[in-house]
Amino acid sequence: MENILFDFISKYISLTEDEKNAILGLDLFHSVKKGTVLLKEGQKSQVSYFVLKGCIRVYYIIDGEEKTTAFYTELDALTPHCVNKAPSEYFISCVEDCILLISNADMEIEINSKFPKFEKMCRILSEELLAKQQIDFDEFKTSSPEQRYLNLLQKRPDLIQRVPQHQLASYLGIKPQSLSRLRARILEKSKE
Amino acid sequence: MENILFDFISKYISLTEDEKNAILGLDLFHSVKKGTVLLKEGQKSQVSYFVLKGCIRVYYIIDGEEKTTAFYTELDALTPHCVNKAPSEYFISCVEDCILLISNADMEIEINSKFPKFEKMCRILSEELLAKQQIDFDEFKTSSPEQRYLNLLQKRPDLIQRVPQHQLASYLGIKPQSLSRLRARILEKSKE
DNA sequence: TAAAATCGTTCACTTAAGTTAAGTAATGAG
DNA sequence: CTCATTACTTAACTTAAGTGAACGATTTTA
Repeated sequence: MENILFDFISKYISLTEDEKNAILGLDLFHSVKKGTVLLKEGQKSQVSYFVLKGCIRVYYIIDGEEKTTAFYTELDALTPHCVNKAPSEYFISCVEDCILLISNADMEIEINSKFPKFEKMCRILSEELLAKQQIDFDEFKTSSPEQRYLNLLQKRPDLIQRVPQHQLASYLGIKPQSLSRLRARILEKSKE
Repeated sequence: MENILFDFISKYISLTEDEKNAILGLDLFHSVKKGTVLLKEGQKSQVSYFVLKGCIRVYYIIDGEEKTTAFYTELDALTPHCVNKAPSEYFISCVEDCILLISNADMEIEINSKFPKFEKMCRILSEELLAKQQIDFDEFKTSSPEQRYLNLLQKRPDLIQRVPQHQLASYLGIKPQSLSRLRARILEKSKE
């Protein structure tokens, strides 16, 4: 598991043994059971998550209804609302049994001040994520639910297997019934 | 104009006179006429924009149709696809006469190495933007076109005044005709 | 193991957005 | 200033998503 982390970091900066040990000394690794709620609406979160294995999900409850807005899988990082320290508007829970890195703001400040190159990695990571998310947002805006589904089928085929349909549906911005119908429609088209 | 910039920066880090002069020495300030296309599909962009005055717009052309995905107004920053150096998939143009800061990667590297605190500001800015955009994306996903319009009316009422309807419509993910209808519907409701 | 709850699909019906077309108002170029 | 273009609205029709309900098939849990 440690190697997965260091392989990931090595894409951005190179670490000395000392630096690696400093990270390992932080007690970041956690196993979390499927269904565990990591963050509830109204709670204040000071922690960041990095998925080594498994899948976590972000969702809102609006008018008693779950609205899933994101899935994070292997090597995805999730830092809830760094801006304001306002209470969370959403929930985070585990779709599967997970192995996560969980870090808090204090750890990050400590690491950043000890090893300035982390600051750089964080900036690059943020900028990368920002650009990726920008593209995702643009794709969402410029396509229909059906196109979004086909797009997801291409880009994250694993998600469609590992995540319940009704969560996928709200991730695509539609109701479960509409997803069923839309899939039937696609199947019908492909027969012709 | 310089003061608008330094007031903005001062929210994140404090600058000495030397540092301010280093920035002013970079020749960042540019006046750009309404309608100017700053970036075309297929071009490679190495520059970032920061809006001091005016409004710039990001749009795709898909099947011959403009799809607007973002508007940037006063104090908004736009850094196109820092990740890959692939050619742009979208256009950027000026909705109004603008005063922009335009910086390129070389300038940023130079400034970042001379004054490490810029690295920090960039990280904080990226993280802030990421969180803001996350929230925007979530709101978009979890609401209907009508709710999106009402939401925009609350959050960026100026946009509805300064931007053409058909650009607004595609920003909301719908056709101009649907926006007209939707507005008529809202007006009808408010009469009752 | 049996009962209850949840999940995915299907159906009929409603609502809203897409499409095509037309008309009017505003804008811009010559 | 005029003509041509573009922008916005309205309308009729089509298409697809929302809604409410029903149905097995799972999964949970008591």
